[in-house]
Amino acid sequence: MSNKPTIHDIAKALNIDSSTVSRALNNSPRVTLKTKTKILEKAQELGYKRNVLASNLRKNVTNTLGVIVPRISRYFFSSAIQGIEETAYLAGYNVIICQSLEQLEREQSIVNGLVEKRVDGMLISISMETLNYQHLDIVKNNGIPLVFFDRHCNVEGNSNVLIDDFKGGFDATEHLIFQGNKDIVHFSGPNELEIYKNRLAGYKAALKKHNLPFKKDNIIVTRLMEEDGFKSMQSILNKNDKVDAVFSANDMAAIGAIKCIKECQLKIPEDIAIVGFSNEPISTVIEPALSTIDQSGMQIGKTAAKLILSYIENKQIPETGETIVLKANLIERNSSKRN
Amino acid sequence: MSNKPTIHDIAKALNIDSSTVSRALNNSPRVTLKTKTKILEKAQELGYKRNVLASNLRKNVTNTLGVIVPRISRYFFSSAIQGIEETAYLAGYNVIICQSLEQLEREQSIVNGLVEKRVDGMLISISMETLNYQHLDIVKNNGIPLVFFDRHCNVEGNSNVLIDDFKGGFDATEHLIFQGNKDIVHFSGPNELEIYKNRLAGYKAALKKHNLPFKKDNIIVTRLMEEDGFKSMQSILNKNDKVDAVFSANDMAAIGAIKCIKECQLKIPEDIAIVGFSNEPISTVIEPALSTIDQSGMQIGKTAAKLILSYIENKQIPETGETIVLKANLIERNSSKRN
DNA sequence: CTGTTAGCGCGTTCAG
DNA sequence: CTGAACGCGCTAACAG
Repeated sequence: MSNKPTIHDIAKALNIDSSTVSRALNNSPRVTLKTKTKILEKAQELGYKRNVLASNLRKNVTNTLGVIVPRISRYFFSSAIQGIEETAYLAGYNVIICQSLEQLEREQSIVNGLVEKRVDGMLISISMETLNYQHLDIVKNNGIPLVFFDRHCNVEGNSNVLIDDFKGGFDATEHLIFQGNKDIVHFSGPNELEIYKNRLAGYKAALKKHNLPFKKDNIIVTRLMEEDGFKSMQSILNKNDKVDAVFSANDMAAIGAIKCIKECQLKIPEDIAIVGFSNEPISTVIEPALSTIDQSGMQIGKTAAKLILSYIENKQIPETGETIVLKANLIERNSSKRN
Repeated sequence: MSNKPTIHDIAKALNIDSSTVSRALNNSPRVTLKTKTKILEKAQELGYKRNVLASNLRKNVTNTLGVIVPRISRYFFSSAIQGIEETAYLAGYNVIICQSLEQLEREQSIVNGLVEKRVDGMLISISMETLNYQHLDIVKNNGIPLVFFDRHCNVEGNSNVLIDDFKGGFDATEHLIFQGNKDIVHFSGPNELEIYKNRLAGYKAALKKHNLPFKKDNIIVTRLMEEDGFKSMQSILNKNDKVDAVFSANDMAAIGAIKCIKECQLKIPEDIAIVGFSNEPISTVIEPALSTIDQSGMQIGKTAAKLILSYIENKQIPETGETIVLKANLIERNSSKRN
């Protein structure tokens, strides 16, 4: 069983040429139904398996999508990957998953590897360390379509699938304001990432709209870790500076903040109100008083996959790039008004 | 830029043979350092990228691992995938992720696809519908090493990486008994899956050890969905039949149960004690009073990947198969004794 | 140390 | 409708 049969074996067994076999196997209309069935039977009999490697080499395709995310196990990304995989599967594509672990160097080597593997398309959510996009030039230079998702790229000529971060930040902040909060701290993320810039901008805009002062000290930059949220919340509570509420732009910091609050035996939202960007299992399990800005990873994944598949099918990437913005919805976990 | 340069192009430009170029590019010791650097420079200049497809076809390898899980976004699996990816990356392997969505039919077609893609090894966590393993024969018949992880296979000759479910079930139940609970309900999972059988067996053994009666009605089979846990808990609370505690063999049902309890304004563990199999972000965020049997997906993933890589390197799969059992640890979230 | 030759297995000409 | 021949790009074997 170790010597795998090839189209030549089945051709020889039938006294025909391998090219006919090839045609039959590809269901070409230029082969008699009779010989076609004969060939298929023989193939079955010999346990023939098409060598996709050879086929791909010849056709110069791989039916494979490369996906790069910072970290697979973060729920947002795993659900995005789920969406990508499901969409890709339906189109007959496989998905190679790689994680940058937020490291630029690793991201670079992964990109090179995927280009070498000749993936048909690439989906990327860049690392926190990624400040420019030079290492991605190689992708386009090799004619491989590229779509950024979630952590997007504001350089002209690229395609993005993202959620409306500005509106999300705005809605979150306004929600807190409507609840009667005035002094609202914002847990931000790395400034280099567009998404955090935009959420911050939304926060500012909401304050402005409601004539609340913007205090620079109310912005706390986190590195997307639980402990950041925990420590930040700790120092807020220690100061007791009349902070009413927190809007966290990332779920990890929000979780840390909740934990800190619980450890202090405080109750949410009676003592402090929080709104955080988050995703399902976290937001469903997390202290229900936390309202969340839900960013559906599944939907982003599916949309991004569809986009890149369309580029692949059409064999062309739009020069200008295109950006698809999905809506993030505020999910109010506890409607009891405060104050 | 669309016509990609090959080793022949760079050979021609340098008036040498392509095989020398190939050797240089593979850093063979049988090429002068001088010509080697000359070649590398030229390669850089032309923007040469090795065609891995061709290379793989020739070498008959893909440096790719196929991974099949029921659902990527479930935290246990995404963390297992993370472990697999990290280990694979270090060894120079890529990982193709596929999800069965708990459907046997889909699992079958995925398996065939991965065999056709000539993955070098395959890791699988079977679907709930998978009652026998015939569709996996093709994997071995094609000489592809196969490792089951988490949802394992008790058929002789296969390799498994799993956690000690019996001990986990035993520990969870005993923990509840030590807390003073006598009437303990068990949320089980599909009986077809070995892991749930074993957890159930552990539950029974703990009862027996402590001379508590086993009541058949205390076993509730769930389908790994939140709503199962929710509804089951609901009926338990309605009956008010003096149930003291719940041991959930799956995290989804545990989450559902917690939600139900919260909705009823009950407090954990004052009103009811729960121990559930679970994983990190869920267990850290979930009501902290829930003790959990922690099954490290990362560790299972890493172990499984190492195992299959060793099979690939050694080019042989042990006839008898081997099973690696990892420990699941009870994490006590709240040590306040009840009763 | 380098060149020559011969495929890996398949798909696509171009004849007939 | 089918056969013959070639090539995708690379590597392995054998010469020299």
